[in-house]
Amino acid sequence: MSKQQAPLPLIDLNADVPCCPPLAQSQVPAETAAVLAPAFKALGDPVRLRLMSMIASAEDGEACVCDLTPAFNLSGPTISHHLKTLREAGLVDAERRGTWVYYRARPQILRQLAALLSIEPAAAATV
Amino acid sequence: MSKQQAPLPLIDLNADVPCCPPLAQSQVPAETAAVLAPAFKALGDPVRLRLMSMIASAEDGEACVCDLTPAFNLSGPTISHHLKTLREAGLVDAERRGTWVYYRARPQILRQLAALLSIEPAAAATV
DNA sequence: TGTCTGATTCGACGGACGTCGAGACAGGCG
DNA sequence: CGCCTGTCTCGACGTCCGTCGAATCAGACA
Repeated sequence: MSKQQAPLPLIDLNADVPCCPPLAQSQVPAETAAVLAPAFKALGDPVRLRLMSMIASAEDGEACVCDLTPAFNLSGPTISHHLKTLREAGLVDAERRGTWVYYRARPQILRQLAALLSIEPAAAATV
Repeated sequence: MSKQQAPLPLIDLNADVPCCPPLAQSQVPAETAAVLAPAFKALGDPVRLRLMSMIASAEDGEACVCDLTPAFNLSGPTISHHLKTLREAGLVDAERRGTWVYYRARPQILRQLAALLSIEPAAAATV
């Protein structure tokens, strides 16, 4: 049941997901886990984590594939595949402008993931 | 190079990892990505995400395997396997007391992951 | 229209992952 | 000591993932 055989063509994290109470505060419901786990999974690869960072920290908030690809010792199709994974996880958006394709981070889901992992200092003090 | 063929028996996230500047603020270095990606990967499974939440939100800060297992329609060995994955990712600690084994969350790495995903409100306003 | 460049899709291969049953290990209790 | 319960390890199986080369699609430009 842990294998995501669900199609989930495009996750709409902004729609119906409650998601927000921190993971350490209340138990994450199975449905929420099923929706958010793919996002963490998408970040669970070093290449995608760097791609996500390069996109999110880009100057104008967007990065061209032509700038992302040469940063790795990987083929173009492989980078394209990782970008598709990030896109299907709802972490980035793609837009074609003329010859080039630009990727842009979606801050909302990033905030949701960060909120899920957040720990109030009081809980940490108990250690 | 994205395939984690590294053994990484036990990640020591608290030791030499800089890790802290948000992902959207400066590019995550390859070395940092290689160390942190497995932690996200460990959270990238619905079962492990729920296990992590059940452990982190437990009453006394710890949860017994005997309480975790019946919450899923999965065999004992499978739950044990997922707990081992969380342990090797540095997300939880295990301790045997008598007959039962108790798992405890490690707040430090959770804070590091949350910090990496954090977005200052200013950046979000640019959308 | 033809051609060139940038990006994606397709098909394939090897390795990793999630799951299980069977067996082994650890500790408590008659 | 022997048995029982709880947990982990070990193989095994089917599926998914990361990677590549080849082919395809999308625009720009002459």
